[in-house]
Amino acid sequence: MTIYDISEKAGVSIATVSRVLNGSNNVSEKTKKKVLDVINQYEYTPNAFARGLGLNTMKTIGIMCADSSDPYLAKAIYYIEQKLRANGYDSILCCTGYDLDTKASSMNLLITKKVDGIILVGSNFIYEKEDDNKYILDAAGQVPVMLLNAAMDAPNVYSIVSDDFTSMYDATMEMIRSGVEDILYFYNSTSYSGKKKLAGYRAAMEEKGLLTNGSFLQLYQGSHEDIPAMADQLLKLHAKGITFHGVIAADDSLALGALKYAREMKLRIPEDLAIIGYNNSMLVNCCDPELTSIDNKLETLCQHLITTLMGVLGGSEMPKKTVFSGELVKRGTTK
Amino acid sequence: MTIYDISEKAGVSIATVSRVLNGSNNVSEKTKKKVLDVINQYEYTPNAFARGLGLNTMKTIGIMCADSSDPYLAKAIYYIEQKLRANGYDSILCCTGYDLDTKASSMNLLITKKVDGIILVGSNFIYEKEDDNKYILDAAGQVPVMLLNAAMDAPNVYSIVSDDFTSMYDATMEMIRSGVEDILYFYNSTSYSGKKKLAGYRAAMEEKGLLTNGSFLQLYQGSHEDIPAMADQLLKLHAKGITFHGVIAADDSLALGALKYAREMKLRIPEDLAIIGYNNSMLVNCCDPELTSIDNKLETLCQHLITTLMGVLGGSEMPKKTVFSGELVKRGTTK
DNA sequence: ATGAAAGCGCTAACAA
DNA sequence: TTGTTAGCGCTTTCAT
Repeated sequence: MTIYDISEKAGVSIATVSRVLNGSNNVSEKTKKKVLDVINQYEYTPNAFARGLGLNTMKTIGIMCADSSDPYLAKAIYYIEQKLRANGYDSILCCTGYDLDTKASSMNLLITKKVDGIILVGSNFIYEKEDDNKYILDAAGQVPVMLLNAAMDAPNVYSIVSDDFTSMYDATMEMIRSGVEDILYFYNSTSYSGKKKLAGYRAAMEEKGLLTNGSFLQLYQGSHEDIPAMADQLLKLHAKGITFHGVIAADDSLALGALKYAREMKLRIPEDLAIIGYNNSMLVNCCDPELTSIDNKLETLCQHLITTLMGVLGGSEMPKKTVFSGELVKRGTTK
Repeated sequence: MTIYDISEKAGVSIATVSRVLNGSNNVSEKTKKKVLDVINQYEYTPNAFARGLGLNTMKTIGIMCADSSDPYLAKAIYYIEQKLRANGYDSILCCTGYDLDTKASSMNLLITKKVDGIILVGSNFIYEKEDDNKYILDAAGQVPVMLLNAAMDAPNVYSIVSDDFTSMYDATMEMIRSGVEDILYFYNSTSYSGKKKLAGYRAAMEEKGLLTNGSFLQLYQGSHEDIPAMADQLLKLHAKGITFHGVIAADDSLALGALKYAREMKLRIPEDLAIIGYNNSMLVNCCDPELTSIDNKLETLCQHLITTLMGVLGGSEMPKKTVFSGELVKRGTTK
């Protein structure tokens, strides 16, 4: 069923059918009704390719994320996808993994598919070396690129970030204030936001003159699902004679690792070990006691991202970078 | 940059360029190289719409899932998306929510976008009333529809399921054998697979003559993230004087709810309360003790789903329904 | 208010 | 091996 068939059955030209389809008001009510009737009768829907060919847009946004099974990223995708749909856009999802080459080729693929914009979910898309970010610049040459939880200053690139530095700084300060001074920083990523978080911790510790021991920075490099491995890493640290009474984790799952460590060491929480996580994800009340965690307002970030993207696509001038503040949600793992 | 530009610059016809693009072997090495050089020089990529218009396919599969932030579904999407890409297909993701109307309209949207196939992730897409499943039949009239963890006997619909009945039956039997007879069944879904699980529990309990008390079936209807609410429900049950020493949960998060209940009641696990979850998700080692859970082999299911889909798209005859067995993974919450 | 016709960029059947 | 050409289904000027 094509526009020709409809035009024939309705006794009008294809142009008129097209006008009806696109809500032009230069059609008399009478013919409009006539055409609409035929369209409904035959359940005709226009061919998206043909339309795309002419308009060169398919109202589709490409979403890239390294690993959609990461609960935090999954949640972000969920919000983004919903809000896009509410704005009449579809989304093509690409789970790229953490490899640069794969990311770049996924990006090309999306461009090839003629997406109207690209959203990079998570800070791992921004690299240290400027050269490694070229793939983003290339893409931005074609369509707007939105960064969630990452920032990059380049034309046609828009960044929506949570103020990780301040969140982490405040959380660290709070823990110090509660009387804990030997605080371990447990992290798993050196991405854009990873660095901000770390810097927040450092700044607070330094300010209080507590940043003495290098092994207080613990980088975990295993799977984000492998809680036992995280606990193991802390157990080994303890075995080496390093003691700490607080853990600030860059991610809730790492905090759960710390919690597991505490249980295996028979430590009381929060008296012997205070723990703060990050993301305020569903994991926070999977455990006992429930996890104190930093809420970085994911839904707000996503909402703003989509609003900005819609603005850009609509031709409006939009802010290149937007920063939201996080919030420490206190639960049982801190005093 | 179009195929015409390239043909001109390379001094050949557009047909030749097209042949090079599509890897036809009816092109001499010499001209092939000539064309390829120009293509690379100008970084030309073909217009997907135009190609789609002619071929009427975009090598894209629609994925529908109710809620991509559900860890289990997120994981499934992750596997599916990866395996599709490995087969040269892209995916359009639709998070539909649990409402029938939304599901139906998402379905139409995907059809409109000319996807080559549709994958329904999760059993909540199949309804009790036959009429409510009409939207699936309609879609199957256009493209193959794949069901993950659900089954439906209809032309062009293919089902890949885990044998939930047997898994649940075996798990229940195992718990009974371990000496627990008052086993609560804690569930949150009456979907296709939800019913199978329940039936498995029932069959085992009935066989052992233990199915006496109706309130042993507890349906939880809140958010899958709200562990405290799940615990609450069990606490209320206890307050009503209903006692149980085992919980079999239809989902790992429900099992965590039971675990929380046990902690609040100061019950020893597994001595006072044995717990079995379902899905063997990352949640199983978020808690203490770690959760015994049923592994339903999600990756295998997804792999098989894609293999089947590729077969169907390739024109091969494929099995309409495939059943895999689950496996009970014993951890600390059972004897 | 309506229609005729020229693209949009590509594939594939047909000719040479 | 290569080129010519007719679609694919729609949007959008430009006439009328």
